Amino acid sequence: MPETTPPKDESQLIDLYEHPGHLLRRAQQISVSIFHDETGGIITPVQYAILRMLSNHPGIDQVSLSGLVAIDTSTGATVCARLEEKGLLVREVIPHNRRQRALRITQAGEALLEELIPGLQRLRKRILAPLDEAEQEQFMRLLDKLVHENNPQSRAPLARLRDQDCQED
Amino acid sequence: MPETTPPKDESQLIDLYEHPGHLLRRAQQISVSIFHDETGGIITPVQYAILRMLSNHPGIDQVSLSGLVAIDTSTGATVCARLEEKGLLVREVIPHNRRQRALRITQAGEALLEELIPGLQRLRKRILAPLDEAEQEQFMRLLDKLVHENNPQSRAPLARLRDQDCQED
DNA sequence: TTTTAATATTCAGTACACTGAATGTTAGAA
DNA sequence: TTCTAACATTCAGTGTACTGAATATTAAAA
Repeated sequence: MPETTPPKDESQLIDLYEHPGHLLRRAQQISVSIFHDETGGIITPVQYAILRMLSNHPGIDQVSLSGLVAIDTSTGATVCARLEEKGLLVREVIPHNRRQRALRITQAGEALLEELIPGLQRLRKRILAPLDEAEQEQFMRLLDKLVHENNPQSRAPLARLRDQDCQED
Repeated sequence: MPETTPPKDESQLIDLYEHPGHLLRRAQQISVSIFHDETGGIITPVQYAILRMLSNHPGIDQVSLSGLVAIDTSTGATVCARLEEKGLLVREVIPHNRRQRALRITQAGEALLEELIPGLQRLRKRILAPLDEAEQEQFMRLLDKLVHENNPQSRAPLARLRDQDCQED
């Protein structure tokens, strides 16, 4: 029996362009680039994620918020510090637990989220534009499945809220 | 006529977890994490990409190589500098064109690429593990399509080689 | 109560990833 | 030939994203 196809496991590794990781890096790179294009560079994707999530969970602490956005707590702290500098959120120490800092989005922050909506709709369309409607749905479904089931694999996994933190979503 | 479903364009933007960009960031984050787990932290994903591509294009210059990996030239330069420090590649000025630096992978670099193969095979399997075989193929196909057709959208797009640089792939 | 463990935040260090500008080099136009 | 435009590389600056450690605070165990 003649082997017509080359051994697949190896060919997939020699060509960089067939590595899932490489394609995911490129896709993210493209997504960030379009984000900046559509939002005019006022804010970054991660800053937006923090702000959007904070808007739904007022009074949350930095660790819980970082968990919801799925970034490291040290990264989350620096992102929040920048957003505070821009006047988009405030951080205040909680009196009865001075370890934590309660975060609240400001009016300027809420206004910015509103402003960004049209640009983010265009962003979504531009990213997915190469795919037809059925493919778009399928892609998002598979990507979501991949991320959710691999969640514990990353060092900063998505961490849902515990009971005492806020109202549950 | 009652509107049973909420307006989709808006609900997709309020929930962060339905943003394609957010999912792509998470997917990349997971991919990088598994990469480090499987390679023991000797090398980073981008360093691997540079080295792998260099192995196929000996004597290439930094700008062309950065283009093939689709990263910014300034980023490419720092990555190459680190790889040179580790003894995985060498950079030498081309006599008849002193602007460029010809890059060459070292024996240690080639040996490392060989070493990494089993880990990278496991990496590929682990990333795609949540999907069944048909879904894996579909996901890779859609991701590839998305990246290729959006290529010019990013600031550091994939740049294929020009004639004089090397032998064409 | 004192000690210990857990927790929230911050800091130092490394590495991508980009922007915009500077430097040096080469090739083409005036 | 001189000037200019294109080019390769590097540098300064900002921002994610992680690791590992330090600090401060709280809760639990001895």
